[in-house]
Amino acid sequence: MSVDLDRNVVLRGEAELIERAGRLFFACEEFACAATDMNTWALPGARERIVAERHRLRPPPAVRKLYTPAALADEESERHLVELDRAGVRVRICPSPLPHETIIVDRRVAILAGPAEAGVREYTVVRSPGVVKGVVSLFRATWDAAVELADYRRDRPPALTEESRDILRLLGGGLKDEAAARRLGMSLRTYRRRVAEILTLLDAESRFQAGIRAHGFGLLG
Amino acid sequence: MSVDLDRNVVLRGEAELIERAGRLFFACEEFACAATDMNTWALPGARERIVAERHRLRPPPAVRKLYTPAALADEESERHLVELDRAGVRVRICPSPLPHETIIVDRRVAILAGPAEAGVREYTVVRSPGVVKGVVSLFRATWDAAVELADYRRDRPPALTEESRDILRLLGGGLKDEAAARRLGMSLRTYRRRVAEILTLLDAESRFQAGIRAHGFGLLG
DNA sequence: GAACCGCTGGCAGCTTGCTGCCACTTTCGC
DNA sequence: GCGAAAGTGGCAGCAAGCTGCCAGCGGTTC
Repeated sequence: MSVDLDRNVVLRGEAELIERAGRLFFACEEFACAATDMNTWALPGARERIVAERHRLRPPPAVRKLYTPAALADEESERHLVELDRAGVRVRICPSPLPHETIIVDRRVAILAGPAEAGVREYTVVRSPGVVKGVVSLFRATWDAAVELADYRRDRPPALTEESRDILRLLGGGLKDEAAARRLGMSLRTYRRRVAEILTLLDAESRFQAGIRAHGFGLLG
Repeated sequence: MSVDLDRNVVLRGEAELIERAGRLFFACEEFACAATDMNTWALPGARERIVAERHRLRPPPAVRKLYTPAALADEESERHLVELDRAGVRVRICPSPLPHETIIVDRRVAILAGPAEAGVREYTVVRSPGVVKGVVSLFRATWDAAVELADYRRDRPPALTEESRDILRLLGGGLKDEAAARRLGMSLRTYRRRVAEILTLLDAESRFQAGIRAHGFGLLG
């Protein structure tokens, strides 16, 4: 009893978490987390700051992220996931629910988050080696059973907004960007931004390929 | 007997046809023909000359062409057909065989061709009003029962050469033109020519659209 | 209201794609 | 062989598409 217990620290809310445990995120070699979806860090800018900080590390930390399918439920989340993947983060999808967000840093520290209550989550920072080891092995088992993001995404259509599907239809109609943008009441720049984003979601390297995928997924009305 | 018969002239071979009846093709207001496929005018350049001549006429003659599905059996023929269509020629496809090529000029002259014998076809030029009227009404009936080229082509894939299907696969692989051309051992220019030709056959105005169509037709292995 | 953030759209510079033109080679019919 | 025609590839000029950068705008937070 209690040496171990002493080492547990309970933090309330993201702000406190960042303040007291932030350096764990910034400076590490190995980072793993499991969560339902991308809604961690409601705090605006928090995620961006962490990513930016981490980006400076040499060598960059090995990051593994485990999510449930809820993390691909909407276009924005999915795009984010894809960007993570491109940035070298290893992402896997696990069918079972993961309501208790789990973070493991360098296999030495675990942070277990409870579900939000009144908008605030409680984070328990654990350093007790026995507990951490247990969490690590559980994470490992779940990770092993989960499927690579790329594989998971390969045969299911991305969740697209109505606007994105409009754009696909216009592209499918053979409209030039100019005309399509006018039709949608947006600037050429924005239209192309949208198209580029959609291509990313479709994992397409060319518009031709995007056409194939969009048709394959039945995204064209 | 015979006033009518006298008016029939039998010509042997394309060269003679062109020589004796060529002006009919060049200067007319209304031109209709029915044939199996595009292999009329084996004589090199003959077709081109006729088209060029006709193109100069003001107003341009109304041209109707009736073919069997054999006229779309290979890529080259189909492309030719599409070009005709684009040039304003009305093209229809008729499921029944049309072994006796028939040409009607200004509803006044009919030319009936027999099947080739030893490479030479026999052409009977008919001016007899009774016969011509009969031929015209038959043509008319067949025309009415036939289907517009566009409709006919809408739901069937174009006949593509192996090379064209290779190109589609490369496009589908997201390769840039540069890389694809190198892979196929052809110049960038030629590659793009091919791509443009394929887009024409797919009735696509953009590569995106071509991707959709190609996938829809199952042309991608 | 001040600072901040995300979204938008203009601009600029670049890449990619498209096409007419022409010269060269290959092919084919005579 | 010879000549015409088709096919090819280089070039050049243009159209279309892509993207980083930045300024402006409208919300939100403090």
